[in-house]
Amino acid sequence: MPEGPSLYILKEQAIRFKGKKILLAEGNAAIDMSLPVNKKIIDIRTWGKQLLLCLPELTIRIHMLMFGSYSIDEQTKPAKSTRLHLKFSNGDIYFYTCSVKLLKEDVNKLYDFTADVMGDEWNQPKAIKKLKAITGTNICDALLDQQIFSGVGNIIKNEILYRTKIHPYNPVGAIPVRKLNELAKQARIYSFEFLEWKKKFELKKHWLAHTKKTCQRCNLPIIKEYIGKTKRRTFFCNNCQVIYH
DNA sequence: TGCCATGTTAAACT
DNA sequence: GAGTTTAACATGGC
Repeated sequence: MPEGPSLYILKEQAIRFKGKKILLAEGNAAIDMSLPVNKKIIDIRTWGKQLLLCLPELTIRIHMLMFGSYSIDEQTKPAKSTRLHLKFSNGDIYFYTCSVKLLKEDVNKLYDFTADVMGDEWNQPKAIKKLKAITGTNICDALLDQQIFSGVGNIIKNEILYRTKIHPYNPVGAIPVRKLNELAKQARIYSFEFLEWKKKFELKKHWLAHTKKTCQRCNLPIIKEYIGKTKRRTFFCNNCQVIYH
């Protein structure tokens, strides 16, 4: 469930608990379950792939990692064990196989919200500035850097590189600034498209590079390689995507 | 059926 | 101590 848009959907579904008091907290998460009880959710935010349930002077941070899931208002008790269950007067939310942490620091200090590609405070020039500081980093690693493009995951990485015709082999410094701007712009645009497709359960239908075998543009094969420091699955067209020198 | 993947952290190494 | 590599986590889809 993990890239930014999936968390955006979760936030939309959970927003009904904003302003509500936590009546019960239970589950196998390694946190002090007594701390959130009887506290009110004053805000529900996301920072990239993380959900932030803000209480007064305490934030519950949920990270779905690779296999996390959740449900709201579960009718029948699920077989899987509950990592965290929060009960409110107007319903329940359950989280499974995710990372749960309690943050005591101010989330505005912990997270740079201008890096969240789907956030209201997203600041593209700032992202470009950060890229210019890591010219030697491979672009496919840079896109996955949550401090620069919070919320971008491996699918979005592959799709926006294909869309902007930038070859994943490029180090950041080789790419013209005009193209970096185009890429950063697409990070946000594609994320919101991803969001709409995901809601309609037709996300995969729109993939042009990720898991694909053939390039829609030139009919040549799409290459699959494990690239960069992160060695993540990378799909690209050797013909359409440009290596800059 | 077994492999692999939308991700990150922390331990274990050089 | 730094930087880098590996293991761990754990579910569902193909």
